[in-house]
Amino acid sequence: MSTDKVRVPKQKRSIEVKNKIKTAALELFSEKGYHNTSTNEIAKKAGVSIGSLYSYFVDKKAIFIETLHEYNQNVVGQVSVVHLNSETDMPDLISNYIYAVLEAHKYSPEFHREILAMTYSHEDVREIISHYEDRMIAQIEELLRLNEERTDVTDLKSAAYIIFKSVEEVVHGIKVFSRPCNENILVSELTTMICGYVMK
Amino acid sequence: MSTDKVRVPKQKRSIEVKNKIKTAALELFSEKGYHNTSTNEIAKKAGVSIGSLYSYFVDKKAIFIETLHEYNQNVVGQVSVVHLNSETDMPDLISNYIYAVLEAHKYSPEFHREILAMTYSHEDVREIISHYEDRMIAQIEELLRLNEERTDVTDLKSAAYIIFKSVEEVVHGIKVFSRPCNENILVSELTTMICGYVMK
DNA sequence: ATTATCTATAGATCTATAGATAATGC
DNA sequence: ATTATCTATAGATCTATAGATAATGC
Repeated sequence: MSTDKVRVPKQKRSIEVKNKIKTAALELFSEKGYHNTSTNEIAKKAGVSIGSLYSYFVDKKAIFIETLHEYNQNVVGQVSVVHLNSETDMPDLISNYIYAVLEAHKYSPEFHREILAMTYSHEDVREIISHYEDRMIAQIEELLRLNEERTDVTDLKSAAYIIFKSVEEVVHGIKVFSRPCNENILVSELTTMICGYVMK
Repeated sequence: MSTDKVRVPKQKRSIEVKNKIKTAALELFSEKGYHNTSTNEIAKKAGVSIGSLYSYFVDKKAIFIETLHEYNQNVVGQVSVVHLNSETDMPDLISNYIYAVLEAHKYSPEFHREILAMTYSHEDVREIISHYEDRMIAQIEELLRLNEERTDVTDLKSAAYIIFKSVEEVVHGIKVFSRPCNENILVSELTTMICGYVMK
């Protein structure tokens, strides 16, 4: 009889199988995109049967979501602002933050591109991403609050939002699409703009 | 015998048919997304047979591309910076620009969302969008050049790029996803940030 | 005669399941 | 006994074409 539910791998062997599926999926989604990758292809690349694949994931979407969560935790989740010493002066804090975001986009710009595509087309993916964004924005807001006496900004929440979005989009332009541009100049101009905005 | 090429509609009747297809496509792509819309569905919604559809468009992608071009020309193409009187002072120019971008996103936020999704997943769409973006960025650069004696910025191209991207992304946050936020505050903060950056 | 439209369907996917077979570990 | 894996395929799409039929306008 076949199982009618998704299984949680218990033995060492099956845990590896599930991981192989996720690795293969990440590579294929990055290379060909979600919609041009079939579940059979993922199974093949992982060296696993299609039956095994469907015993660990309800459907194709679930594979993407799990892969996304892992990617977020390992890569994007590493970017943090608040751990930076608040003694550091603002320009350094800002430029450190921008470099951290740039760094996070180096691991797999291709998968990042696919995440963005999915963010715009699938509501459930959008919700997951929003959640991560909100956390980042809250951290930036916190940073502004810690430096309240050094800043002019009144609406910290809006300011944090604008800073986050500006950095995000400029970095995407540089890393996700490899625009012909001077990365260093863009980063320094972006830093200038944001510093000018937040500092007295 | 069937035609083995795409036809250009010549009679009034057929021109209308082609337009009906594009209208139906825009609505369905907006509502359900490109990948969840079938060509049969588009034909059905347009009140036209699938055979007619394929006599005016090589494939599904071509329908999207044509719809996109028309949308760009009618909506996004209307946003212009340089026609603004260069006597106007910078803050007004900037805030007018932001409001123009906001206005452009009012027509069909849903189709705009789908364009973004396609931009990230389809290279040919990305090229079309890049072209429009480059024109916008060039206009902003031109605006900065006209006000060169009033600005501190040295690398006008990078500055224009950063300004464009910041505005774009903040507006997307407001219009494309309807984030719970105060539009007016965000716009005014964004204006403040950009003005502070470009002005002495 | 030319242009336009329609119906019916071939052919190529692709997802997800059923059910048989094999490995693991107590 | 339980957990894991495999093969084979049903069933549901969906794109795009062939070829027949109908409308248009000179």
